[in-house]
Amino acid sequence: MTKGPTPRQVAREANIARIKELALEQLAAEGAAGLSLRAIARELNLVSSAIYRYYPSRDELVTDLVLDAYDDLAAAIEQAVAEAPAGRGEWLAACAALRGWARRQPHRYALVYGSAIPGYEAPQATIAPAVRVLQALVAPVVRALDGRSPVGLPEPAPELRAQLDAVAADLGLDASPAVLLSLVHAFARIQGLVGLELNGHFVGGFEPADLLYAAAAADEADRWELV
Amino acid sequence: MTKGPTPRQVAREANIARIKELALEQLAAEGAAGLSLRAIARELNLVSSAIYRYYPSRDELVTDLVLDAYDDLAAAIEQAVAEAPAGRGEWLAACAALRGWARRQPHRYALVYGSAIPGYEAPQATIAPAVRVLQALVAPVVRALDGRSPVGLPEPAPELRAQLDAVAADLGLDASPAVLLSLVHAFARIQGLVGLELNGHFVGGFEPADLLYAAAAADEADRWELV
DNA sequence: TGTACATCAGTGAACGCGCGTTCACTGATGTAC
DNA sequence: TGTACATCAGTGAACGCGCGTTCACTGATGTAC
Repeated sequence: MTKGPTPRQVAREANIARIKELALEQLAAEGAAGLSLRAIARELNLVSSAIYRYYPSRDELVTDLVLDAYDDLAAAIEQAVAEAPAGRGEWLAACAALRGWARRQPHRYALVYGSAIPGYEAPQATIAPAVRVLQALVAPVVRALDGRSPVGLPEPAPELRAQLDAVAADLGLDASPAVLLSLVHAFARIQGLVGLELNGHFVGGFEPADLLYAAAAADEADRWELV
Repeated sequence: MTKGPTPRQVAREANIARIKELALEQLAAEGAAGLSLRAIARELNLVSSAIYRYYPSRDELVTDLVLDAYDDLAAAIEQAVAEAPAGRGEWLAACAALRGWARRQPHRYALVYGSAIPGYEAPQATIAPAVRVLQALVAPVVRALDGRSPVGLPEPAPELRAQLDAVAADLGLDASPAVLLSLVHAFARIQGLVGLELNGHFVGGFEPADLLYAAAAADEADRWELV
């Protein structure tokens, strides 16, 4: 006779899910600094202190949201890659998935890649999921290159090479320093474009920024000679 | 007999300067969302309502800070460019100046390039100084290329070209679409790197990020064939 | 299967704190005749 | 130069609102014998 979860456990998990949902709504409306446990309790028809049965503090809730955001973004990229034609197609799909996710959920994107939340320090536990995003984006390229290093990529200076080697080992990436450097630079460009777009720095110039973004992704792909 | 400013005017301007100074301290300590007029009044030994003699609302103060930040950053870049050897040297100096300024004043950087402040909408007046930053960074490259378009830069698709032409006209930049596209992409990469660095995404990987950043700036310079 | 006990969700009051903004006012500084 | 009036910095009280967190408690749910 298998013992399923008790009704209490079921209710508890449903409540946690509902709390996160409401927290995300607040995030969208007020930003991370305006996320309020009391407001969540109010919308749940709970007395404010009841929230503490679920989260011991505001920061714990934020951490949960951060973890979810990374996971969700990584999953979105991974799925897009899985559905795309190998090589160049995967890379372009990964880039598009990242921007798409960010545009659909700008508040969640800001939560993880935007400016630090005053008074909140991200715990160690957020590192692994953050890495997963990077890996999801970069995996198709590493796979397509398969150890090759395209000519034309700048060779990193020795000290930088040391950092790159350490990072490659850390991420378990099989990529030459020159390739890894280009991957990090590509990641930065993508993050930069998305950040500028979401924060309105392209208003009146590149609106929509679809083509600008696609051109950047294609440019990187060209430099890796992806086909 | 020239009429100087009255003592009252002098005091007023000193007070405004002091208010901004305290506001910047708060920005650094609490973030943009935590910027409080009452706290500023407290530190000025003023009653809270007295601040309203200087700023009609919190948002006006934020706008002033935003304008100052853009101006200050642009000035820092312009000065670095002025002191550097023409061509490649100017570009590298401009990049270094931007990162240096951002690292010295991360809160001010976040104020203008970071995630939007909940409830605050930047007025039109912030556009011009924002453009000045972009121009300061990009001017050396445009000057050095002097109308040439390096081979190897990807040619933008027609629809993107239309956007680029409009932006070039807007900024008064004499640059081919391919060059302008590369400039915008370079700007995005730089913003991305600085953003990732300031928000701790390089912790444990690229610390310090000096070499990573310098390599990115040099890579862009190479693509423009700057010497 | 029934009962005694432990667990735990939710209550309601309270602590101590913060904020932006308005308003009628006092008293010093500046200006026009 | 002296006086009358206007300007404006700063006061102090108030409005109406928000927040995170603690604490002793009730009462329902779950568990072990």
